[in-house]
Amino acid sequence: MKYNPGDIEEKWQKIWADEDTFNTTQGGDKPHFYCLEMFPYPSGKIHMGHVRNYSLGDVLARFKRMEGFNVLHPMGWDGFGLPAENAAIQNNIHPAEWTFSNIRAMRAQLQRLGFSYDWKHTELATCHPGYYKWNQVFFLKFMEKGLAYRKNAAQNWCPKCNTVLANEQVEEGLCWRCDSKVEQKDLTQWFFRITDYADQLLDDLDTLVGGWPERVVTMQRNWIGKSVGAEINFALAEGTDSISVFTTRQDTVFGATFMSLSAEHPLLERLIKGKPQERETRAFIEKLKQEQSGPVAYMANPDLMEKEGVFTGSYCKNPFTGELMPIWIANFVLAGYGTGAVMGVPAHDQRDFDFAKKYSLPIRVVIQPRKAETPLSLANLDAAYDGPGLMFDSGEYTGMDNEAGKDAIAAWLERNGKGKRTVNWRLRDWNISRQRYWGTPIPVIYCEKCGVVPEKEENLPVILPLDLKTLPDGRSPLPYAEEFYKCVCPQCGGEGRRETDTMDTFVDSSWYQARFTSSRKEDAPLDPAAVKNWLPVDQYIGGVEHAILHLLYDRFFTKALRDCGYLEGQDEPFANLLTQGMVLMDGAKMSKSKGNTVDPTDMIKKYGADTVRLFCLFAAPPERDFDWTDSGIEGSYRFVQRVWRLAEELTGKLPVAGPCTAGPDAAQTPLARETRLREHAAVKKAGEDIGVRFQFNTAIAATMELVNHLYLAKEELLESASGRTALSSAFSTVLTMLAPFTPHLAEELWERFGLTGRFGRVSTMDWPKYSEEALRRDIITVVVQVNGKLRGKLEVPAGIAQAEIEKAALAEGNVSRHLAGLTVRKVLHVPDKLVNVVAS
RNA sequence: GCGAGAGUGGCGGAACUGGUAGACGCACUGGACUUAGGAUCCAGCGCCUUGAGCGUAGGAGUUCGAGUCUCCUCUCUCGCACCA
Repeated sequence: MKYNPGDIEEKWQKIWADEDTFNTTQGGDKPHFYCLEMFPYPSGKIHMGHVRNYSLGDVLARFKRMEGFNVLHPMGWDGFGLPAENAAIQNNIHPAEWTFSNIRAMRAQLQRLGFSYDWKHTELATCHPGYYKWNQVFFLKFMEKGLAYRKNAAQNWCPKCNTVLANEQVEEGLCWRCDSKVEQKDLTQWFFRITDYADQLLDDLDTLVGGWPERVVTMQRNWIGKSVGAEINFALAEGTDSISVFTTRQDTVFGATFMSLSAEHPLLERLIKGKPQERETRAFIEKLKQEQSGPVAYMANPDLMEKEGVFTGSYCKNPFTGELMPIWIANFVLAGYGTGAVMGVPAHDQRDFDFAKKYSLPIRVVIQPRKAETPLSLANLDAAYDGPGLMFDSGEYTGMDNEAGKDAIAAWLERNGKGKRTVNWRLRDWNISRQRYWGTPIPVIYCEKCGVVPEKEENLPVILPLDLKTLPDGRSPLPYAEEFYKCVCPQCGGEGRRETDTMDTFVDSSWYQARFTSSRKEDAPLDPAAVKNWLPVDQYIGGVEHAILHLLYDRFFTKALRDCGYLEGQDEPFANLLTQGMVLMDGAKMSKSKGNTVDPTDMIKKYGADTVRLFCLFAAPPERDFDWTDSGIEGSYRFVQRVWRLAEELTGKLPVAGPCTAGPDAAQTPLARETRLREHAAVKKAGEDIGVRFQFNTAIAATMELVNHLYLAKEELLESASGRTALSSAFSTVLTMLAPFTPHLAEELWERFGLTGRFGRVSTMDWPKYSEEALRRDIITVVVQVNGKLRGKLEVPAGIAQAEIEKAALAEGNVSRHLAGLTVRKVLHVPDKLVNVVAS
């Protein structure tokens, strides 16, 4: 019978659904395992990246199930987001309709791939009120705890998407979605106080080392950006105000010879007013503001960017030396980091050095490297020295180690009220307001009398009305929909206006993994028992593009929800993270714009889901990029058909035997023994490759090797009873080993060989157990080296004594030839593996 | 610039604690079967000057023995990027 993947696959997909094969039961004695892949945005069609991602997860979920775990393997939809609105505008269709029809299409595609999700109990869509209601509940809780607050600030604004973007959503000055140039706009927005958790988010990264890829941990660490230093106040020469700077090098303060400010420093106006150079200064400020709001500021290479500045005409005082320092405005000072002011220490900071050289500002060496042959001085300083050393020319601190000096200076600052020790973070609070329609309404009401009032919890969810039409330019219809915004103030009962901004979609995806443990719960967002059973996620799998955004937000949410009483005992959402590589074609990432895409649906039609899954897993290890090739998938298809053919040839000729059941038997033919050995070796290798090393490609290779052996040996094996038993056992083993990868093929052949009646579905079989005894060989090949180079091989009984094998090794023809004229100095012996004759 | 990762046949990739480099697959070559073969099966397949030869980006080192460990250099990919 011809292999017809379409029929077989749909048959088994129906059986699995009818029999609830992959439904998860809460509790029970089995150990729990939560296997999660990043849920998709319902764009309408799955792509190869999805297929790869979900195939990886499915293999693990199926394997863990076979290993005896109670596995939670959920699937859902990241339903809110901009593309739905854009599609709505383009196709004159409501975002909800677009989204839900996409979900239907994609669900069918995922089901057609045979992924073992517990659809019935887990499937959710974040755009459903049953889900986003809890976003709103959490928001209120965060407000209550001071974790959600409103502030007016200059925000990243995408003119095309008509919305504010979080810092994380601005890439090189461009909108991460549409590549428009991002502008700055003053707006009042809602923020989550993620900075409250900066310390925990940083410290807990240590607990993820090992479970997470190092580079993701590093990226998060850099993003959080902790700097330990001091704040120093420099009093203005005129008046009573002072300029506060943040520095990590307070030990160099004696070398601070000028002050540099960003163009947006609040004191600027006072410093420049009435000075002779006021006009030029203002012109420079304007120019800087222009540049820094555009993409140029982000795209320029800092090393090539010319340092520029102007003198304000004002001075401040160095609190240590008492000297007057000119106050400059400089283009390299960032308004958003630290205090927006930097003390200029040209001798020990390269930027300050460049700046001082250009504008002839004084340079003073205040740190001497310990090992310098000639001390640093103006004469020999051609670049800033930013290394460690001894303090120099620094009053009472001269001669002190600079690290100790940091402490001493900070102490002095604190004693004299001129500053303090402080920690500065790169991480900033998370702006979650979006001026968009297709998102979770923010449950807040503005009342003329009472101000900002949270919606009452019993009034949740604030439903996003589905009868509105998106405006053609992308603006949200909510601010124009009276039936939405007009409401009663929950506090005074007077007229109120509902917040018309919606939440960033990253809020939705920041806790979905927790909701998956009790997707159907209606009276609470989470079920404490389920949380305890399943969380944290044992294995999370997805693309590295979420290394910062989603993973950081989710980690924050986990900690915040823990502190709000929803996630007791949970500090981190994902114990282990696997970041899969991209799917490439001709060396470039598959993308519609490049036109180098392969549609999974076409491939499934042509080869079947099993082959598509197999190829995605076989072509490269999970973490690496993999190049799609037509000949590559042909190869996987050949293998699948080869297994099918092998089955055809064996049908009716074998006794029914489960995996690894052919016992050790004195009557076994040598080939039957060899077959058994290979069977057990393959089980061992594949089990370790899948469960321990996540090297699915080599697990498949091991299975192929076993199939190749059976193919080659089948005729001879069929001739004896022991051969038939060995063959039957090994073939059952092949099917169980294939079950995680090509589950439909495995089920079908399992059934055809009458194994279902005896053992149940192969999907619910135990992973075969190999025995050490079966792996033992009587005759071993031992490698003989002369001075570390391979010169011969010996077939010897296992466990042979050293003296004996040495004798045999030295006698071996090629070995003795290589030893001619040499004296044997030493013979090294690695039992049952190799002999190395050291001679000279 | 800083950080992380990676360099192995014509290609994708194996080699797990230092112990037979190139598993498995693709491509290619030869053969078998065949009316036919883009099917299938069998065999071959790192390189060359065929040797007591060379070979894991290059160079040094440690070791009886190095793709694997150490140091240096080069190249590529990704991330951050004037962070004070």
